Amino acid sequence: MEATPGVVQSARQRVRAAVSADIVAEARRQLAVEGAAALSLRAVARQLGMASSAMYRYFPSRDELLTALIIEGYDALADVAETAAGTGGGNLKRFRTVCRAVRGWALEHPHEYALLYGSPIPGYQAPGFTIGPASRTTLVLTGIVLDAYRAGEVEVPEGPALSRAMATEARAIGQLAMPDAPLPVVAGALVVWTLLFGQISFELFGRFEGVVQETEVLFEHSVKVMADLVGLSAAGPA
Amino acid sequence: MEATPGVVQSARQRVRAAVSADIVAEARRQLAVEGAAALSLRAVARQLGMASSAMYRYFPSRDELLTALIIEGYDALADVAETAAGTGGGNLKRFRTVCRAVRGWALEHPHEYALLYGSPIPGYQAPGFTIGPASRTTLVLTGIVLDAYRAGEVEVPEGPALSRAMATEARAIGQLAMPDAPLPVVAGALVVWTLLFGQISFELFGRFEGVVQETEVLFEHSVKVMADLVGLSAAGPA
DNA sequence: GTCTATAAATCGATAGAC
DNA sequence: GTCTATCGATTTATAGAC
Repeated sequence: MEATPGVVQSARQRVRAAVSADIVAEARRQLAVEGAAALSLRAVARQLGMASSAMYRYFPSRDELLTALIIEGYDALADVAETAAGTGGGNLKRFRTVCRAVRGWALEHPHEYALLYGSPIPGYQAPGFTIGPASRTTLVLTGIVLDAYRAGEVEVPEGPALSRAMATEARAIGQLAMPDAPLPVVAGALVVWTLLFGQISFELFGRFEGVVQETEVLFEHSVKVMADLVGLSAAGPA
Repeated sequence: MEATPGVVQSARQRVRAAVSADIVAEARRQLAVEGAAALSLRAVARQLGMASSAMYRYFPSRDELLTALIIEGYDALADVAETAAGTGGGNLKRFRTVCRAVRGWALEHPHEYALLYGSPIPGYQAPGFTIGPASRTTLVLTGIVLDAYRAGEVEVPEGPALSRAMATEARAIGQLAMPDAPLPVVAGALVVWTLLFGQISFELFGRFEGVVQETEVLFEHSVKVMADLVGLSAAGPA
């Protein structure tokens, strides 16, 4: 009774994949309205006209659905970042474009951003295989810095000296993300990484309210600081 | 039947204040275990041996309890920061001490930190009077920078030039928090502010997992970068 | 101001018919 | 693989006795 594997069998599988995609899409819609903590399997099922119990054929628990949403979110953000990195211009311009694109995506998808970069959801522990998709966006940024370094466009930043421990840390990370980049550049990239998302999180989570009027102005300034921190500002075409 | 106002009347009020404090304390305990989104009036009442309905005499809704927790959290963090700022040493040392103290408090109270600096709670809007307590910690940091500037210990940072819009922004913020400090110093303080909490949030929310091994090492490095960004590193006693 | 009782919902997850 | 039905639990909030 078993059909030949691969092509023929996949008819049923395609339907299954389609329903599964519908579930994730509806869950994402609800996430955008209600926020991550309020996501419930039943509400998704209700909206889709399914019985709540039918969901469990696709996602064995609410946490698996959350995981799917998280991975989808990471991938969506990474796609945006990669597209932005693919646009023309020098490396400094590409760097800025990616930063702006990441912020833009976050502003358009605040709840999804919060799911990825906000407080952990109580009782939920992201499985290890989310680290891969999560790294993609970061690797876009480090990739640009690495490109610039190899093109001789990076002046090793004049920031604080690296402690021995920090040098060890930077060496390990550099080998993964930025092989053969100088350690101060790697350290700078780490700081830039946290600054970029710190800036976006502050804006999205309302920490600038009553303090900073024009958040975009501050963001643009911060991007300049970021470029400085990795030594990317001085050289190369603007 | 009305007693004289003030002293006598306050006997009943004292009891009320004590119960109210008990409620907040128990809520804070549950917050530390379960997280903010899971906080419920009933659970607090259960643990306190009260009927859930009795809570509404003290807090008209769950949101008011949340507000009380948020203000308490801001105040606790600000107390820690102010104490750290009061310790001896030069301004650079005080700056570093405050940064470490803020991180230390966050690591000890991760859920409270998430309540203050993490994703917004769906359906909850913090009332405007939380901005005051929220500002205290920030003002500790800007106060140190201002002290250092007035003592001639600040070299105006050599970072990127301020755009006209950014200068306007910095001028407005400077008048509130750092009167008579140069605009690049104000801009640097803004970036430092987001970098500090971005760093702490990344650590607490698990974004460094699988990437940075020794988060404290990176934090110490970032603190150096922060001092640089406000021009605080070059002068003054270490 | 505290209690019991209750209303009116929500949820995740499972059992079992079809 | 979808359904009905259900278990067992949760929640916010209110009504009304004392």
